Amino acid sequence: MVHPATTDWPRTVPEAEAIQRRLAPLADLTGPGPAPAAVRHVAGLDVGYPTAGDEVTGAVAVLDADTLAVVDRAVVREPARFPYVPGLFAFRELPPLLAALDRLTITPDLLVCDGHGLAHPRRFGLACHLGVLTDLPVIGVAKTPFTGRHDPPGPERGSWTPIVLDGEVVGRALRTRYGVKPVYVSQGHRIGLDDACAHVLRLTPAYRIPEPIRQADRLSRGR
DNA sequence: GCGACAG
DNA sequence: ATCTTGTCGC
Repeated sequence: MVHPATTDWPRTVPEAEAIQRRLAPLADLTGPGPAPAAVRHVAGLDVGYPTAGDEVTGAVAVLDADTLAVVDRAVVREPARFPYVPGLFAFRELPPLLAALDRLTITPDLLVCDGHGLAHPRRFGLACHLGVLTDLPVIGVAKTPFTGRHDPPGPERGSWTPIVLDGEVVGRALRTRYGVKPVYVSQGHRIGLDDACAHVLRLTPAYRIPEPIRQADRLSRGR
């Protein structure tokens, strides 16, 4: 079943960009964000690309915020509904992700998705779009920079530098492990940058990538 | 015009 | 994203 929010999906670049410009003002980029103690379940979201044909696999893993144990999961594989166009990422990955979210037993208190949020040419990346459609707190965590400029952060875990776009801070390059390439964090919806980074660090005890996203990535590959 | 471009 | 072996380093 197709998610209600994606029944009227754009088919062209101009249509998709218009939707981003229209929805961008609806993203809450400051929070206050959920109180740390109120976050019991954190969901990681990722999309995989199975095999031949233009298919996408949306995966969501829900983790206990304290133990980081997986307590719920959902995977949806379906035909892609939009081509890959940098900047219009959400129109390709949102449909399978929303479908997977619908199949969850638990409603997460916080979403962490693979991709940028505010750090986007029109300041409305996947994390923002996901937040506006679900009205859940969302943090965007990308593995490579996309737009804006930044200096490399210090080598220590927890050190960071701002990502600046047109004179505005739109995210941070955040070191999650000593000496390892940083991840790129930006606001999605209903949370500020400070809180977003604090959550990301707390959710990344062992590897470079936050545990919720790692688990979702595994799921999207059928593991 | 040419290159770069989240996953 | 995905196609893919070994190899350097802690």
